[in-house]
Amino acid sequence: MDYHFRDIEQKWQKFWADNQTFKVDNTSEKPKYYVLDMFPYPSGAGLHVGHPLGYIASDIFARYKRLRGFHVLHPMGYDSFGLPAEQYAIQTGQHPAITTETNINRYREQLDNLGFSFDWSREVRTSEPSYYKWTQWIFMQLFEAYYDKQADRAMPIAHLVAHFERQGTDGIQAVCDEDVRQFTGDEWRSFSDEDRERELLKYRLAYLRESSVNWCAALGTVLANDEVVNGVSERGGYPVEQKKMLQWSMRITAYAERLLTGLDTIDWPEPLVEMQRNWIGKSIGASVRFDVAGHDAAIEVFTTRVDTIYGVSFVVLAPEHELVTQLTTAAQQAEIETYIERTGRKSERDRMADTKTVSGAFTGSYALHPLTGEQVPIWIADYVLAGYGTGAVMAVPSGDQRDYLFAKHFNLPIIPVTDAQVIDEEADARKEGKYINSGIINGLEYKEAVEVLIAKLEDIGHGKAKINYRMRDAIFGRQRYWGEPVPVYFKNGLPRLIAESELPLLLPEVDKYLPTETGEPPLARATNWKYQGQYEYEWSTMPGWAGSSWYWYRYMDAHNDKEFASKQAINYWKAVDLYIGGSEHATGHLLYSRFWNKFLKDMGFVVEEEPFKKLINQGMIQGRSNFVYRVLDEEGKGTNIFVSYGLRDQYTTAPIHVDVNIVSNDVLDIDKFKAWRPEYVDAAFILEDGKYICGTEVEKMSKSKYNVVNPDDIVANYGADTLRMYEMFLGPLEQSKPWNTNGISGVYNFLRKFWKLFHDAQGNFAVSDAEPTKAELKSLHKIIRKVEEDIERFSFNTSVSSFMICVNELTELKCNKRAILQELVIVLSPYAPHITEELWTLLGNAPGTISYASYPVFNPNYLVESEFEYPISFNGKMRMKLNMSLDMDIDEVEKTVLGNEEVQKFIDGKAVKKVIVVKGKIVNVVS
RNA sequence: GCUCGGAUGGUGGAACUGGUAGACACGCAGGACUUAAAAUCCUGUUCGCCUUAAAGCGAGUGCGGGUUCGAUUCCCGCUCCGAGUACCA
Repeated sequence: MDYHFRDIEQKWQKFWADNQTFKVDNTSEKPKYYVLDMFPYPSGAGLHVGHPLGYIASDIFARYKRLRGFHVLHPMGYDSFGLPAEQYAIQTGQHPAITTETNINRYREQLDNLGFSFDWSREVRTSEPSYYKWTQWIFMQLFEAYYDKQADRAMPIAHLVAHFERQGTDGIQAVCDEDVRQFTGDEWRSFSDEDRERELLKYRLAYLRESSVNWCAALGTVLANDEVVNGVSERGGYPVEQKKMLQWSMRITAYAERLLTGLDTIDWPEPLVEMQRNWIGKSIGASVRFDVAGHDAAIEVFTTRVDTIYGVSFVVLAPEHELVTQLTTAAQQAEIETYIERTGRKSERDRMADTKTVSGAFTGSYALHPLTGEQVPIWIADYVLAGYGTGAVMAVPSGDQRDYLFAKHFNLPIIPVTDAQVIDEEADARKEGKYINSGIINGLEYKEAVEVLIAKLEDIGHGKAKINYRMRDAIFGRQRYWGEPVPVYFKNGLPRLIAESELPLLLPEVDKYLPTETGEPPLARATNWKYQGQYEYEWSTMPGWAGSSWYWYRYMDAHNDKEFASKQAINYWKAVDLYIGGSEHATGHLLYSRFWNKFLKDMGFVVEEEPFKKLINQGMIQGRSNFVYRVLDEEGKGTNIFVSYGLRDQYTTAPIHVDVNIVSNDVLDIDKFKAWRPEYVDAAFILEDGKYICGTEVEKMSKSKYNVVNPDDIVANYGADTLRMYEMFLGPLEQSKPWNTNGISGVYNFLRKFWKLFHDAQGNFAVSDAEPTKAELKSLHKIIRKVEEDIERFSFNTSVSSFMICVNELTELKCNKRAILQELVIVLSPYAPHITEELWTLLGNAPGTISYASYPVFNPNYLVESEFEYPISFNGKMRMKLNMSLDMDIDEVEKTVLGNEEVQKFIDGKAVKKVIVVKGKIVNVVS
């Protein structure tokens, strides 16, 4: 019988589903292993061939781990809240839940086609009330918690309340808003309930705050920074403005340090770790206070170079700084106002593009240098950002290039601070040499100087060492419909949690998925949607990252309606051992998930500080577009003639995207092209070598470029096993690469060759029980070891090559021995699960048992060689080979080599200076 | 600009700690089978030179240097491509 992949694959997929082959319990004698994929958003376009890349890799890994005796959790689900379904709902009026359901069913079909070993009994969907009940529950925990700096962990807010009652704010070290009040215990107890609530909100980890947001009036929503491109919305290109809004936020900054240090404990790709580090943006420096001459005001600055403080020749405030109005003198008022007006009008894009032009305005006031008491002018300039540090800097032109340019432009003094500085052309930020012009630190070096200065500044009450983070608190709300409702209602303008027993707070029905006429979010449209019939609920919904920030725990216990997951399940599975997904989630999902995980751990709900022990990024699969070249007439109008790629230079042409599915190895199928669209029915072609060759280009895979390849089509033509192996064969997992179906026949042929090993010329299943030969055992054990090594380092592509080599060797040896083939079937099964299940059963094993078989034990004895064909190189250039026993020691090898006639020919009478022998590797004769 | 990643035949890629560069596969060329085509099988395939052929010679892993008996691999300097980030004091 030939290799009929269609029958085989359907048969086994059904078998696995019917027998729940991959369903696992939350307990086992075996060691556990948790393999997780980043779950998909089920879009209407369905899966293209790039999506399963990571799933195939993780599935191979999961199947391999099972063979190695691990109890493997390998689940899948859907991140099913999201904008596209909502956008579609706005256009069509169809409820997003319906679209989502349809899309999920399609995804499931496509996934099932590929033979993944997911435990589908644990499927989750973030948009299901049974799931988002727990997302809301976690939100409530965050609302009911604050971050205690002394304990360095989150604590129940009740703990804070008890402290306030006892001794007020005295002795409290908590992460909080800037405008918290100081009070005694007596004062606290005298506060009204509402005052207390108002104050507590400033400490809660989930809190409301006036935030500046990207408001897009046309879309009626707030956009994330990455949804704004060049000052307009990514979707639709509508104008976006900055608007102050009361928004739910998450105090992720409380965890900045732990998020940073945790990076050292996890095995993630270095670029990704680096991205998170940059995002957190820790800088160690000092905050310094400059008093203002003639005003009862002080300017707080943050600097990472307190050692250059004697080089300060001016102070710069952000145009938005709160002191600007107060410090502007009458004489400078017009200039300052003009400047503020001008920078305010500048779009985000202009401000970014225009980093070269120096601009600013003098306020007319002077700051007092905290150490020298000298007066330095106070300027405003848009190179100082209101949102970072204190929105004010001490300018040291000799040590900072931006300050340098500013000083040059406005003719301000540039004071060198070390004897090593070279500042004729530009600022010199090196920390070398000894300090000059620097009062108490003259003659000192960097490290010493910083210590002296910090001590002095603290002593005079003008500054202290300080650590600054670039990361901001995360906004946790969208003015959208298709998301988790926030379990909060408002009473006298203050947010209150609903009762835990009232969860889930269901997403209400609305007549339209648009904002109201007054600009309120869609949820404001819901009729009779009030808490206890009288209080308004929160109208924002949670952002896209809410549901994905904890989903790996739900898989552990997906149907629990008492807890988000049972203690027992969490204690068993603990954390994800291997996580595979795209690097585009580096600073979003992966950072928020680590944050929530740390919080859940602080509160005692989970056990691990880091949720994802090892992480692998799969590369993006790009599209590879094909083009035909339409010939243009003299007037530049398109004709119905198309010229082949190689001849297109002889004509004026316009390239047109052509569906890659009617092109094979860049040769156009002309009949299919004519049938593709009515306008091409009568198309004429100018061919080369009797063929129409298409041009190619690597682009994003998208419908509009006709370069989308659907895995279903590949499966129909070659089978899932071929697709799985081909995706791996394409190259290293982490690397981005264009999809090209051209090479797939190589993998397909490999599987057929593999199949043939088990069958005689007539196609009958035929294996022999004869003793395997040395050569056969060598071939087998080479692959046993190779696959082991490759999988452990996620080098799947090299394994596929090695399988091909192995099958080529066994074919050559005409090997059909059970002792060899049965083991080979196990080794190959993670990669090609269907064909191996079939052959496993044909070999007489119980159906379905291969998934839990034991991976063969590698025996190095089969690979031991007695002889080695030494490459003999002369001055580093390989010229010939010489077969020698591996028992020979270095001297013997050297003697044999020099005694060889052919070797002497290459030496050609020259004096041999040296002979280098590396045993079992190489001989190099130096002359 | 800064940070990170990358560059190897016509193509995808291999070479794991410095030791035979181009495994494996695609494509291409030639051949077998066939009335023919497809499919399949076999042979060749880094480039250049030389040769009827066998063989031989030279160059070669983005570019220029260096270390080494020996460098795709290590070091220094550059070029180009991709990703992230955006005046972060």
